[in-house]
Amino acid sequence: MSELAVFPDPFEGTRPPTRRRGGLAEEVVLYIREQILTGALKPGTKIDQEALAAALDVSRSPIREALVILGQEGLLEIIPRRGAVVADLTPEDIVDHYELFGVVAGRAAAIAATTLSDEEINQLRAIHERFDDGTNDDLSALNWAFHRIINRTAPRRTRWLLRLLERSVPADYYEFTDGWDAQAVQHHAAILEAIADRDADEARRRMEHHLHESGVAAVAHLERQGFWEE
Amino acid sequence: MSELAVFPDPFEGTRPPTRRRGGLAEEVVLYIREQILTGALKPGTKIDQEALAAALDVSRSPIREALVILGQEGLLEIIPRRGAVVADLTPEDIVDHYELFGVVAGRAAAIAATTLSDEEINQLRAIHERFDDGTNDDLSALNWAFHRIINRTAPRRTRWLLRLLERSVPADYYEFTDGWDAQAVQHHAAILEAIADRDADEARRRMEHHLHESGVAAVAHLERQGFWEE
DNA sequence: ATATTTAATTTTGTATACAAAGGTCGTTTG
DNA sequence: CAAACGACCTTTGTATACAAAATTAAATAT
Repeated sequence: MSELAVFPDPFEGTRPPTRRRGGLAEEVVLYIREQILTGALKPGTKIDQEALAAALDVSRSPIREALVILGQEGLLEIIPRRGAVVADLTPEDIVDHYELFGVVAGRAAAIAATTLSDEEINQLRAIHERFDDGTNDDLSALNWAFHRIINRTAPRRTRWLLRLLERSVPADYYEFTDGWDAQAVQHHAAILEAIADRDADEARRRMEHHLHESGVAAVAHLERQGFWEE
Repeated sequence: MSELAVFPDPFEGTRPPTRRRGGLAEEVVLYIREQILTGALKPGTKIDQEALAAALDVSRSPIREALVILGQEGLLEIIPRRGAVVADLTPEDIVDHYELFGVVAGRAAAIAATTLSDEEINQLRAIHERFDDGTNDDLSALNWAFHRIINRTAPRRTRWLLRLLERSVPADYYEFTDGWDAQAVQHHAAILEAIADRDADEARRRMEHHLHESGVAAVAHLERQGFWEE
């Protein structure tokens, strides 16, 4: 059971998780969620359990568990005794979702401003600089690492809600396209500054602003992709 | 299929919903949630699907769907291939949860301050006055109606999140005991004033404060009930 | 006696089977 | 011809059956 020794990791435990095998239901969730968030499944479409089970070559048991999960996330509307329907997802919904993310992430940022150690703030700065200096790595991973450091000192339930909100929205599909990364760098700089200044209110405001703009960018991206066409 | 005619309703469509029949899974959810929130099921307790199914006289199918839902709510920890365990629920978790509710309800209050019609603000005031004047009705229903008017103008996803946060926390179990209602009246008055003044920021702050205090009250109540005993 | 493997048992995850509610379409009736 | 009724078909919800992983217990070795 020995593992290959590995060199020190510059991310120091703040890397996006490699997905842990759950079960078939989890795979079904990922599949349907992707279908919805890419626009392949349009709002109002009814989900036929049997057909989906046949298509994915599983039984209805994991299908049903997946539908329940997606119903809780608000991506499907579950109507008892008459099935699951893809929920509406208008530009307003997207912006609303990102702004909700904003108020929760803003809370986390406010907490971070008062609780992060100087050491952790330095980590944050280091990641931000790698993000900034153009010459770089996987922007998406660096972005993730930045927010991770801020969010991980938040109390448990806040972290839970952040994870929930993170899942049920387009993210990887639009991030860091069309110069959005340039905007994000500026936002991150402003957030970092407020946290380093220990200014909780300002950190919160700037994080809310960051996520509001993210929402606007996401909508713009989806519109360009023809998400709301025909 | 005729319904009995009924007199005009003073609540004008702002009454707590009478629960609509879903299915067995929903009943199981309600049962387990109550067990957890009343302290009958202690954190760390493993849920035996077969035993629970036998106890409630249903099969494992609705049980499993219920566990998935409660897992999404964060009340259970679902560990793949080894079952569901009652999640920790410390005083910090409760306060955290209420404060999360606060930032979301605060957002709703800020929106309400700019979007409610004068007519709706009058409704709000009317409900508040009935809440205030001691001589009254069902405090819990009036409280619900008050928040309902504020929340219903919020965008769809915000309303979704409010409903989610509302469910997974002790509420009926502690509300309006020990003079909490006196505090709540004052908070409501302050919130109403800010909304009537169209002061979004102040409405938000006061709503956040209201829910923070609610959390503190909930913890105090649970402590008196011996929720964290032995 | 303690630790480690291995066999037995329990428990989860998935598939299938059955019952009942919902939907459809043709027929009937006003 | 439109509305209403009813038989048929489809789809959901629940129960049961089966397979595989995990836990427990037993047995062997150190």
